[in-house]
Amino acid sequence: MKVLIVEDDPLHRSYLHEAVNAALPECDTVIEAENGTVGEKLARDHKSAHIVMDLQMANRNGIEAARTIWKERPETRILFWSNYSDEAYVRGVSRIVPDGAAYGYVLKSASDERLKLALRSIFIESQCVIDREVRGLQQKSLGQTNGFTDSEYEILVDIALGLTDRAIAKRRGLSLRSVQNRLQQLYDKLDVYQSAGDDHEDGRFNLRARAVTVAFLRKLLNYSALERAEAELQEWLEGK
Amino acid sequence: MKVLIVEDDPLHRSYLHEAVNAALPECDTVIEAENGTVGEKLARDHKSAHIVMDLQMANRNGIEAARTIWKERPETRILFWSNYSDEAYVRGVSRIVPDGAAYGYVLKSASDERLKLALRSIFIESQCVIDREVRGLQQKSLGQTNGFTDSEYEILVDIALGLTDRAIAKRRGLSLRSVQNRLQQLYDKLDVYQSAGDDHEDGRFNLRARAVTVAFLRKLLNYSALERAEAELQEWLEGK
DNA sequence: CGCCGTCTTGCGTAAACCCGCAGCTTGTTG
DNA sequence: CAACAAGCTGCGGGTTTACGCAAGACGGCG
Repeated sequence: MKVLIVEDDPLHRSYLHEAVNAALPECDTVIEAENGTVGEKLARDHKSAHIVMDLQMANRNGIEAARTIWKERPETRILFWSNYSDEAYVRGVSRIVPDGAAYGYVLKSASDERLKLALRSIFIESQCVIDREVRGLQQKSLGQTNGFTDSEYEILVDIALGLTDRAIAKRRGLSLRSVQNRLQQLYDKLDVYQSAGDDHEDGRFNLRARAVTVAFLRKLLNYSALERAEAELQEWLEGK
Repeated sequence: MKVLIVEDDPLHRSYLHEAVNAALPECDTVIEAENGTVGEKLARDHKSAHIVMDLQMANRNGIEAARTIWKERPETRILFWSNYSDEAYVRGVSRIVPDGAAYGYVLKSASDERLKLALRSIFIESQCVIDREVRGLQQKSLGQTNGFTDSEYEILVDIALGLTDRAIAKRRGLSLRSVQNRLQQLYDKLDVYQSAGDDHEDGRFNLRARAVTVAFLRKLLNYSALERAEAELQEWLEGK
């Protein structure tokens, strides 16, 4: 059995290496990659079926890498090992998991035990293991309770990118008014009005910009999500 | 000699601990804190004069912590050890350094040697040591060449927070028009027009929102900067 | 001192944004 | 099938943005 580790921090990488050795005696080879690009390449070359992947990496982040890896070989098992449980990451990951694939999401703050257990569960037992903290977000974000629907999230990303209403309408195939409806809905859920109107006529917020900031502060968005969205946008702009 | 380490990742913390031991034989005690709040407390209790500090920490980030520490004891020597060289961080740090204080900024990706050298230079020789990569940003951001002036940066933060033009005017003591002037200036420097007008009538950007995103993608802004700015804003809102 | 560049401010306008109102299309449920 | 909730759309209008134009204000500098 072979395991591929994709992680850009050398300290964490060697820690993972040790953890894999300890948790998986049946593993005879461990390969390491220090960023997403190298990770993809090694995964391809070695036909890796077992991968531990960091999410936030400078060169090419874990979500991107995982997507292409899964595209080529959907039965690959991937354990995401991340510092953060931002909703943006969770959403990003669950968006790309192939049907029925075994994967995991464990926080770096988890104990040794948790990590080792997760390694065995995913790689040996083909089970999905998702940290409690992450799980909470996932339910909220996918179930509709209190969380955001896909269309709301979509529009959030669009205004975050700085598109005009009209541009969004064109991109998503909607009328201007529908876009604005969704915006209102978004503003509502993000509680942008709250502090806006409270001290009467004076210090009002620009709803559109405020919504983006609030989303950021709530970790609904983060740098990597923006980066991905921007790339998609550019792609769309190419295709007229 | 005593050294205080403030760093939330246990792996990095123990790595630092070792590095300090190796580089500073004259150091007899090493104290550790796992977040900014604890760091401030320990610094106060131990009257620490030598601190190694991570920037990005969950509870209270390094810039906040350093600010209060320096406020109480400006001659404290602090080495910032960070994963990132975002302009937002660099700007944040150089904004709070007391006059003539010895401090350093070293990236986590630097070699063992670099780190140890920096430790000695700052703690023993009272010199400032700033990594090459970081230095570049610093010059750009403080010198005016190509970079952003303080007033531009200020307004960038204000729109990022989601304030209206009017609110900004009030906050900064300017007229509406002046605020808008600065905005134009900002849009200009951020190159927001570029992709905006290229295929003219079709896919235009919302300049205000776009500017914020571009700033984010260029690391002019980041989460921690936003967080700080938001706190300041709330404070200002209190004081009417 | 007069000239010039930078910064500020007011006026005015076209465009974009926010949103209430109301008519339509769907899918769901009793 | 009627009833109802949910989403899309057009219309209309009040507010905010973006920005050209032009008139001061302030600070060097020859």
